[in-house]
Amino acid sequence: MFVSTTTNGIDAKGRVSVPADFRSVVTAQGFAGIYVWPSFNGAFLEGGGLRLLEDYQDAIEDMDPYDDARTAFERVIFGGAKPLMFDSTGRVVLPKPFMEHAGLEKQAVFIGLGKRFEIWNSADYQPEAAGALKFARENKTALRTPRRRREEG
Amino acid sequence: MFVSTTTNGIDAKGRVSVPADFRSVVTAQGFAGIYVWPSFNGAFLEGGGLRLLEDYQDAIEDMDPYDDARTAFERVIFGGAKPLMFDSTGRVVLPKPFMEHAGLEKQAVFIGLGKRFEIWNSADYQPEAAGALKFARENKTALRTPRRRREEG
DNA sequence: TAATTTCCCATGGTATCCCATAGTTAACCA
DNA sequence: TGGTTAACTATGGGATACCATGGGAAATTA
Repeated sequence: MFVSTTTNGIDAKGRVSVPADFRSVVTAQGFAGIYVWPSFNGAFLEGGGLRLLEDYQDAIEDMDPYDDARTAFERVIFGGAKPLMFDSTGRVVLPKPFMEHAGLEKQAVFIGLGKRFEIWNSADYQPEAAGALKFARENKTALRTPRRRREEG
Repeated sequence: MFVSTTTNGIDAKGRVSVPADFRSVVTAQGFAGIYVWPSFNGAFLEGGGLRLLEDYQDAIEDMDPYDDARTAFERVIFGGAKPLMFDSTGRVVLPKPFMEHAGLEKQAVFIGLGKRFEIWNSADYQPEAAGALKFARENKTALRTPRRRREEG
């Protein structure tokens, strides 16, 4: 599970350290790297491990073969994603087009969101985070945890 | 289940012993540590074990994929939380930003709340506890025990 | 050959691990 | 039943390993 928010530096070669917690999540899934793609939802990147891509594949296969949405998701996620391998110290190099899409320069903010994560430009993420906080405060009741559904205690 | 209130010291490195009964609750869930995040309801921290996070994940996944509410909760809960692993004696180190959010310095009060717990600055918690007591006294009828609904013991 | 890209080594800071101690509770036994 | 032991909890501090980062050399690619 991807949890917590970390800000790491991007060096002149476009390299950035993937937070160690994130690394251990994805390497446990059998691929020593991350899959990243430009979000179709805004100026940031989305990413995850091998398992996330497999989940998306399953979800897409449940859709109708010629459904427009299916084609769109296929193009954006599978067509747009790149596997970025870790170097020996746990860094990846961000492709230039990705950096441009997300307005990345010196710093990258990694936000863990459970099954996936996002990579933002720090300045852009500030208002986004503030907005989310405000929304959560004003709508706490919208989130209800289920009445214990899991097996053991 | 997290029950009772315990006050433990915070040392110079930001380490604090998690109450032993809390520890046994979460380690039984398969992760030898706790997830903690700054509450969006006030100057204190909230936390729980792996299962609490999974519950939140389930709740969030019931929402629409790109619903704004969903994104907001994902950001606040998963983005804001941090997994804090126990050391060999059952302590965790509290990140500085968390300590600042909750005004923590020398002591931390752990308050068990069933599936969740809170961590407060001792001074701040006094009036809070008194207020809760008063409120409970004045609203006794609000508490009704359900008609046994759970599967396990 | 020029410009990238990939690999490798170096470093400072921090967090984690490990050992040690005191106090408390629980267990035990005569 | 009283006293002793044993186990565990909470705490302190030093050593070590790991993380994030920088830069150079080798390998690619255009």
